[in-house]
Amino acid sequence: MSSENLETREKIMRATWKLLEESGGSGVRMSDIAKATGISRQAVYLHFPTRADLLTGTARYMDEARNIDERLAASREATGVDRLDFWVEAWGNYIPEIHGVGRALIAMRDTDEAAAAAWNDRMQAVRHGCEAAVTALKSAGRLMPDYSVEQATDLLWALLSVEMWEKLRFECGWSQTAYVAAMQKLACDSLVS
Amino acid sequence: MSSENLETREKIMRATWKLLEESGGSGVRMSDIAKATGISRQAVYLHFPTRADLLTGTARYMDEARNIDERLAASREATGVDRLDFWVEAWGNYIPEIHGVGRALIAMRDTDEAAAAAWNDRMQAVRHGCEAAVTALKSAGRLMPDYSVEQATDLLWALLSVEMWEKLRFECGWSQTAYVAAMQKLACDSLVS
DNA sequence: CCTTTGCTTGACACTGTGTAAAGTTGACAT
DNA sequence: ATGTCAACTTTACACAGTGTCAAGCAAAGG
Repeated sequence: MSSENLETREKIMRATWKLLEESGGSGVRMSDIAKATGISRQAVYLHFPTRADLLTGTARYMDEARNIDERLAASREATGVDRLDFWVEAWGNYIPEIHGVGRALIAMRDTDEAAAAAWNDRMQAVRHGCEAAVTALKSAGRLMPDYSVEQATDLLWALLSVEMWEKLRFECGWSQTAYVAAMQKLACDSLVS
Repeated sequence: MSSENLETREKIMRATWKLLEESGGSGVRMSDIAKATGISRQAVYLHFPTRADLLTGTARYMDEARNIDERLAASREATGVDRLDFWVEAWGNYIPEIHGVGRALIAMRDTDEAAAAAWNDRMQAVRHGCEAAVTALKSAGRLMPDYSVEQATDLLWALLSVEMWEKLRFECGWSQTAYVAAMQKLACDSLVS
């Protein structure tokens, strides 16, 4: 089996990913991860000094594995309103995949400085995507005149947050398709003139 | 001093409120609350068996102290688009006051069933406010035709969530005034036809 | 054969919540 | 005066989860 050849570090991140995905991001302890990896709890600490390190490492690993850059390429080629639409769709459909790790990092934010920094860093990247879409809108002269690029970016970024996705998907019971469609419409109605 | 006469239970809730407000809702331990109240940690447990009990008790206490019903009266009297505007303003300006306790409850949700239930219950009340505003919109024939009352309610409720407020106020650095104005516009642009 | 690397085992410190039990203090009743 | 009750204090401990430490083991490679 090819998984036999994987380095332990990678096995740990895979196990973390899987467990967080299954659990929705909560209730996963270091010992659970160790057990799922098939090694001792201490061996996990040998590779990742802290829980925050493991989570951020896993998040990075997921980005590589999922080839996030490639998937966002489509949105970068479009212009104007199309670009906004593509961006909302691309990011919106990426959220479910990172949700487990995201939730775990969000939960740690309150108590762990490193976790907060790691999550903020990743969200900053999302913000750049939002900004690019808003700028494209502005260039096309279609940005709602009441907003500056910055304000519109803030708003779009907040609308596309993981927390908002969680609310609509789980608390309101929306399907992923409905979520994406609603966000596209919402972004359009509120940001495009 | 009148505060001398306050029952201990009430003193505890006041202290909790104050500490959570100062801290933004995180890092407040039972022992901190006890110290701030001027009693032993165990005495706190004599009045509130668990942390979740204390937080929900405090939330209830705040609602009474702040006379929430009265403040929402204005929005209930209005109709159509006005009602939506009033509602967004009334709730939006209430968020900062409950934010500390809200944050603490949100943080406990992952691990504590009781905390989750308490917070969900309160948010259900907010949802009803949203639903009433949307229904008023519908009655006036101004509800965006693409949405059912339920969908529009979900959307408005998510837009007005504490998490969204936190993002815009703290992570984006918006003022409270800017937040309320933006939410009014956003609700209007996206829900009113 | 000996060393290094990666892992195991087991013990322990620390934080915060919650429990348990015995002791103190003041008010009020008889 | 004495007794009793309620509210609170003090001290101690159980428990979960993270993170640390040290000793040992096993296999690969010089």
